[in-house]
Parts: sequence; structure tokens; C-alpha cells
Amino acid sequence: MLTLVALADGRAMRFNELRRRLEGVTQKMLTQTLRALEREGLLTRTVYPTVPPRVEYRLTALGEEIAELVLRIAEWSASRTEQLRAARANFDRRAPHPRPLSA
Amino acid sequence: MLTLVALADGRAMRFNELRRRLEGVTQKMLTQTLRALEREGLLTRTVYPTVPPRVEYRLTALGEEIAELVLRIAEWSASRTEQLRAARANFDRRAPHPRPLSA
DNA sequence: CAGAATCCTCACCGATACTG
DNA sequence: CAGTATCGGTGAGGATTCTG
Repeated sequence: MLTLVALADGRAMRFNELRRRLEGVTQKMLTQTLRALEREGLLTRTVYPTVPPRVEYRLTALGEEIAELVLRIAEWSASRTEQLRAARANFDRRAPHPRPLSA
Repeated sequence: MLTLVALADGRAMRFNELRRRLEGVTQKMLTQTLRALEREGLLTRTVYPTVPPRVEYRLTALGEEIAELVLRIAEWSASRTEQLRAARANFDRRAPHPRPLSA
């Protein structure tokens, strides 16, 4: 999801560059996610046989299509953070059916 | 995700009705998902104190906003199933770096 | 730099039984 | 009907180490 957003501007990005942009993601998960997206045909992985190695990831046409849709959701949720936060606070305050963990 | 899509037409739906529409979902997961969505303020849960009980779920205005965005992604992926399938097949055939589990 | 390999934990989820 | 409660396994993912 956010990996797609990080690439949504159409630029090619290197592995650690992505990793920095998606702060908090582990190397394992990023690798795994990129492989999955590559497998779906949403991005291409290009290895330049230099030393040190350089690997670039770039969205395919297919990838850009869905990245745009995902981006819209990201923007929507960013624009609604306050309402969402308020809803959560309200829900937790009124603490419905399953009794909360209030001792 | 799909729970939002199932409610995207704006109708109120009952628990087992949703469960049937989302075939494969367990009762536990559906309950859990509905609670989460309710907590985010994306849907309302209305209990009619009849016997047997009747509980209706309906998207809020906020929920309809995001449901529409999610619906677009669902439609997109439905429209691209063949390309996605082909990409997967191709990827698996060429089986990149991490050696596949081919014995 | 861009990973692969290994180990290990715990929380996710299914299955099952019970209830107002 | 619409849940809650409990148990148990399993696999996702973190941490760490190693490499071309």
C-alpha cells in the first residue's frame, strides 16, 4: 500500500531510498513487499551490475494505475485524520458491548 | 475492505446477511471487522431490542466516502484480473533470485 | 548497497462451545 | 439471531548475522 504511494510520483527509486521514505519498514518486509508487487506486474526491478550494486524500482503502467487509486485513499485519510481520531476517542469513551480492559 | 464494499450501496444490512455476502468470512472476523469500522466512525451499529435480536449495520457519511474509493480499487482489480494473472504466471515461470521451491 | 538465511516470538485467526 | 469466551496452532514478521 504505502510502498505504492512512495513510488506514485513515477520516479525510479533505489532500495534504501525507499526504505528511508517508508520509515519503520524492516529490510525483510520491504524486500518481500517489492517482490510481491513485482510479481503482480505493478513494478519493475532493474539491477545495474555495478559495484556496489544498484537496484531501481519503478512502477509499471499497471502499477501507476492502482497507485493513483491508493494515493487517493491515502489523501482521503490524511484529510480526515481529525474526524477519525474523534470517532475513535468517542467509541472508546462510551466503550460498547465488549467491556473494555478497564480492570 | 470487502466489508466496506459489501455495504457500499448504502443499504443497511444485518449480520448474517453480510456474512452470506462475504462468503468465507468467519463469524469472529466479521464481528471484529465491524467493531473496528464502527470504532473508526465508518459505520453505525443499530440494535433493535426484539426477539430474536436484529442488528443493522449501515455506512456513515464518512464510511460512504471511503467505501467509494475502496470500491474503485475493487473494480479496477476486477477489470485487470487477466493482466494480473498473466504477470504472476510470467514471474513464477522466470522465477527470479530467490530460488523457488523447485526441489 | 541490496539483499538472503536463520531463529524465534506472539498475535492472528479458525474451531468450538455457550448465551440472552 | 447475533453475538461472547476460550483454546490452540501457525505463520507473519522482527532481530540478527552473513554475503556478492
